[in-house]
Amino acid sequence: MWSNHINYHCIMRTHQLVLTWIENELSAGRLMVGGRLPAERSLAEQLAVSRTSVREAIRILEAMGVVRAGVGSGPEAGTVVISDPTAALGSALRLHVATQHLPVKDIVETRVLLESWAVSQASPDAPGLRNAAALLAGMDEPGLSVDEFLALDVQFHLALADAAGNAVVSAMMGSLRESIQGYAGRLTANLPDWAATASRLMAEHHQILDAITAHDGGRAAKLVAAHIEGYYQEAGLGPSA
Amino acid sequence: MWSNHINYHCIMRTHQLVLTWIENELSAGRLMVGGRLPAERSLAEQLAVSRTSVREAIRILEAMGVVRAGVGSGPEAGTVVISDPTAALGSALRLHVATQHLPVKDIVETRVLLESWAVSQASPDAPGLRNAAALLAGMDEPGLSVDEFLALDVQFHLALADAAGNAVVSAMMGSLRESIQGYAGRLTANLPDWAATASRLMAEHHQILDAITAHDGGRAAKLVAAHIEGYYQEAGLGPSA
DNA sequence: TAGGGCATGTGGTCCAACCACATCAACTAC
DNA sequence: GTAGTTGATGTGGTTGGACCACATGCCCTA
Repeated sequence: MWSNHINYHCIMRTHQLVLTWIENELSAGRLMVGGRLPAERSLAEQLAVSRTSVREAIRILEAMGVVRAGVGSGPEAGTVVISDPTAALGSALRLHVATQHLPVKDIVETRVLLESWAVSQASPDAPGLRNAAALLAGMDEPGLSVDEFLALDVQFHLALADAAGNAVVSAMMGSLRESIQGYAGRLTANLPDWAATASRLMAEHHQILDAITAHDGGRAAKLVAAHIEGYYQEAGLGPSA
Repeated sequence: MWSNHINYHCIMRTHQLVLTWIENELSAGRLMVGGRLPAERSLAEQLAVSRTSVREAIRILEAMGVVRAGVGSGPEAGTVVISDPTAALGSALRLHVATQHLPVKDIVETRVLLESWAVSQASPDAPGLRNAAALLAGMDEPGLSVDEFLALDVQFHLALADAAGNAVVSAMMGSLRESIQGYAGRLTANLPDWAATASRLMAEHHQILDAITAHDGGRAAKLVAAHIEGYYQEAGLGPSA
């Protein structure tokens, strides 16, 4: 698609020219996270293109989680560079799931693969693990609604993924989660006895954390795989797809 | 009816409205891969928005690999639904590498993880493997230029990833490749003796394929990991990042 | 000095053109 | 009758200009 390399001798659409310019600014370090792009009108004049084309490029970067656009004046305004890879990967995966060219089964399988690897690599003293333990404590609180429990569950698993210290794996895990979030939420309605399921999930969570703390990455990986696959099978993924 | 006004300022920007509409059409099965979106002007009228907003939405979908836009008339023209998850993931990863928030080291590590898993899962009679063998034969041809060799190498590794039959893993592998393609190409210049390296790579390729054919997924995975890590270390990734 | 109100600059949206391109049908020349 | 040309049609691609809502900050007034 957009070649990283020389496009100068190729004809390219105007918004791709803008895109290439911005990407070069990023690569060269002249634009950094937290920095701001020139105003749309100004950038259009600089690159001798229309504001429309600049906007199309910015819209793409926004969808990719590379910039955030804000109206008005002040620190929250303007187009500022951020870095949210999960947003891009998540939207893309969700859209392709919608086209039914990415089976949910493959997404779950990939999630098992990545999360198993993450916990197998996690060091017991990784900074994120303390966070994970705190989340577990929060999930033990009585009187939590299903939605509250699931929200904490998502955060717990993301904390596990972060513990491996690989930003790409963390981003992919987050996007996989996001892409099937609606799907997983619907599955919950299939569960015959939510209280029983929740208590089983919590027991498994503690086992996983214990295995990591005990430096037993292999066991942690197996537990995570069983944990995830068990949930989806109980909720009815298995037979349908 | 409520004025557009209130709607898009309180709920979502207009191009997101278009995006949502299209995503719903996809989920509902009214739009499928190979199908065509209404013409931009027509869609704008349908949704009571400007053509500009429709175009911004289509630009995003195009960047996500969900749609391909073609000018003129005939079968190649118009905006048709495709499914190229690799494009989206690859562009996103590349951009975030440019912001230096995704270390190349993590990308290589993730690639090792995914590709190792893929070959460990690959069945010896997977359809893609015959293709992989043919690519290897092509790479044995004498007189191949470095670039030709590397192009075949990319295809070989992607064929390996496809052999596991997981579309998500295949897409992610392709995108990881794409995101560091420029980087890897530059590394080649660091190699002291290309001919020696190429022959070593080929020997390892054959070993990997043999392990898969022998149903020894575990050995294949180990070989792949060593193959990839060895290349990047020889080319100088290790010390720099 | 404290307050209101306008000047400025941002992104968000829309419109009305025009261009380049590709196909197809009608028309013309042979 | 056939072959070639030519224009009509419809597609996305691009542009400039206009207006809006919003947020800040200065300036002027009470």
